[in-house]
Order: sequence, then C-alpha cells, then structure tokens
Amino acid sequence: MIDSYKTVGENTYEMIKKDIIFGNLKPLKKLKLNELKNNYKTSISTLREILSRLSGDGFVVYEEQKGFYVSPVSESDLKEIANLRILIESHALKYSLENSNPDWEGSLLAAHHKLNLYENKLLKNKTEERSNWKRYDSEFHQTLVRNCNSNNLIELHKLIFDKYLRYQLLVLTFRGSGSIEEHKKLLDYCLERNFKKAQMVLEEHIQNGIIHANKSF
Amino acid sequence: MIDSYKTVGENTYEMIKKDIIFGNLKPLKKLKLNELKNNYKTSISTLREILSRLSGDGFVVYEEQKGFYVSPVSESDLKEIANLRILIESHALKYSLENSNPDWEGSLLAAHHKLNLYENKLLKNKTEERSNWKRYDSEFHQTLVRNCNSNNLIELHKLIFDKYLRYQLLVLTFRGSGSIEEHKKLLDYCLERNFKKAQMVLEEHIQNGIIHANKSF
DNA sequence: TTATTAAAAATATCATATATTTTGGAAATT
DNA sequence: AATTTCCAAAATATATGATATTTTTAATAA
Repeated sequence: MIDSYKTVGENTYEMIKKDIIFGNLKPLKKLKLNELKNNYKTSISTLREILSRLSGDGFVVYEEQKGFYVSPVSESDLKEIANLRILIESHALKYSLENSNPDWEGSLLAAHHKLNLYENKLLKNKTEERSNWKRYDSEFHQTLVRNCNSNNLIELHKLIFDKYLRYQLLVLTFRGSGSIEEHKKLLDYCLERNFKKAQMVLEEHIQNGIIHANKSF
Repeated sequence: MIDSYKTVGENTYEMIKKDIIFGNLKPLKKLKLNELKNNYKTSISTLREILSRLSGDGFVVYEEQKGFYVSPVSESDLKEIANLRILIESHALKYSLENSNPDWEGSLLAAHHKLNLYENKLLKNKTEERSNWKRYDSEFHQTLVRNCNSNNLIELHKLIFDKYLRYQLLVLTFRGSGSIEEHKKLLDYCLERNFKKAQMVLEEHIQNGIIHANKSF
C-alpha cells in the first residue's frame, strides 16, 4: 500500500502511530524530539505537530515542559477500552441494522469473506499473515458500524478500535476457531437483522478477546 | 480564574478552544496562521501545534495543503452529539452509581447546590450569569460521571460534553424551570442509587435540551 | 459566461537561535 | 550510606526567517 498522503507530516503521523500500535515504540518510551528527528527524518516543528495530534488521539501523553512519551498500557486500561468498545460498537451496530440495505449487506459479506480467508491461513499456522489478518479483522468491524448513519459514532469507534488493536498486537494472540465462529455468527445475525443476537455475539466476542491477554503488562 | 498553565501553547490552546466553543470563532471560519499569529500573539509553529491538537478534539478541521478551519455545525451533527452524550453519560452514570460512596454523594450534592444557585439567578433574568451557569452545569454533569472508575470513559465524556456545550452556547437557550427540575430529580435519584430512574431523567434532560435549538444553522 | 493563466497569498517544512526547564550526577552534608 | 545541594548538559518551548509548493484570487482571453 503506497502512501496516499502528500505531506511529510501526514506520512510521518501514520508511521509513528503505526509504530506505537505495532509496539515498535514501547509503552512509556520517552519521545525525544531530537531522536525522532533522526529516526523519521523530519523537522522538530513537524514532529511536535504530529505528537500533538497523537496526544489528542490518546496514543501519546504530553506533559508540560517534560515533553512527549508513548501512552502506558495496563490491564485495567485494556478492560476499560474493551468495555468502551462493546458499548460503542453495539450501539453503532444497532443503527447499522436499522438502516440495513442490500449495499451494506453486500459489503459486510465481502468483508467477512476476506477476513475468513486470512483466518483460515492463521489456523494453518501461517503466522506471517498476522498483520493482514488484523487488517481484515479491522475492516470487518468497521463495516459493521459504517451503516449507522452517524459520523461522530464512526469516528469514535475508529479511535477506540485502534486503541484496542494496539493491545491486540501487544499482548493478545490469535484465539483460533472460537473467534472464527463468532465472526460467522455475527455476519449471519446481521444478515437476519437480528440485533439482539448479533449484539450478544459481539459482546461475547470482545470479552473472549481479552481473556486471552497474557499477563505481560 | 488565573491561568493555571505555564506555557504559551497551553494558554493559547485554551483560549482558541474557548473562542470556538463560545462562538467567537464562527463555524467554518478559515483559521489563517498569519491572522491567528497577530490575534493571539504567538508564533506560527506554536499555532500549528495547537490547531493540530484541536483537530484531534474535533473542534477544528484540517485539510492537507489547505490548512485549518473551525468545524462546521449542523442540526444532524447536534443530534448525533446529543445521542452520543446520552449513551456515554448514561453508561458512566450507571457505574458511578454502582461505585457510589459518601464522598461522591457529597460532591454531587455540592455541585448541584452551586448549579442551582445560578439557575435561580437566570430565572430572574440575570442573563449576565449565563456563562457561570454553563460552568456549573458542566461541573454537575462531570461530577455525575466522575465516579465511574474509568478514565477512558471520563475523558470521552468530557470531549463529547464540550462539543455539546458548543451547541448550547451557539444555538440553545436557557429552558427555565424544566431543566431545573430535571437536575433536581437527577440528584435525588442518584442519591437513592436508582439508576433506572436517573437514567430516564438524564435522557429526557438531554433530549429536551436540543428541542430548544433554534433553527439558525 | 466560462476557461485560462499569472500574480499573490497561504501552507508545509526546515534550520537556527534563544530562553527556560528538567535531568543526571558530582560534591557536600547529615 | 543516605540525603541534599548545586551545576552542567540535555531537552523543551517558542520565535523567526528562508524556501518550495500549493491554493486562491483576480485579471485576461475565448
């Protein structure tokens, strides 16, 4: 995937965010301007802009006169994020289902198909596909909420989802067939427009997800 | 209230945010760096940091190569924000009540007392107290959620609440005794730890709030 | 009116300079 | 040995000026 942004700032923003989510920049790591300047080859002013944005997103913490560092992780934070994700994603899903239409159903089906492809690869222990799997997992869940007809809700979900994603990449592992079945059920209940059941599966899905957290905080 | 921040950036951030929320910087207004530089007496680099942060918060929109402008307002956005506020604030309130304790009950009582003072002033048409009233209204609602034991939830609520506040100051007016009664009921049900009823009042309170939006979008 | 285009304005980025604050460790004190 | 004091080095905060690009404006041509 080639850079789709023009500006240095936008590209570097994506790079740093990715490095935080993927754990290349470890939690609590001090983000020294001069160091980043060398590593990302951008000016300090541009970097400060980027870190300011990231602190708004919650991936970076800023302290006056002390500077920036990567947001910490903790088990309690993970639980908070998971609960928030259940709240937001369920809520959005409800509206997506109310607004359900053939277009959306089609895109959901498509998203699930692609996700399932990578799930099967991972079942066969092709762990090098992990990053692709996460990508399609994200896309599937984004699609779930996309039809809710509230941009604020979609934006919010993306934010929370990214935070959850960070934990997944840091401390969670592929759960195997359990997760696969949940995705399938989720799809089916959505196509049936059965919110109650879909919601239950979704909640279970997210809750099951964090049980697999290894205790390496 | 004297500036409690040291840095120019922090102070100017608060100023610009306030100017957006209070409508001194109108929706869709282009935020030209040079103009801001003159008005707020800060350098362009500092301003870009600030605007980057505000775009993360959703008060400013950023477009590559085009720069920054004040986020637009619309009736549909207001409705989205209100719904989101109901969702988040109710959810947080539920946990606040579950964790209820004398300390929190005391602070809630105190917050309501102060709010009520200003509500009564406004009833007597002392409209110059409007900004104080909003301040104590904010504090009361912040107190409602403060006991939920989830920092993520508290942060999120603050963000949404500020967006709602902006609409209140731009297009909404004081509803009078209806709002006052709702606050009182809310307090009472909270002290009784009756989530169901408290939640109903809260939802009603927020819904009633946006009915008063005049159509000047 | 619409399209074209050149000039002006504004953004994006970087480098550099200065003042201030924080940090890390040496030296002094308890 | 532990704590405090104090200074130099590192890092942050802010401002300014320079340059390349991009967008906007407005004048001109079709």
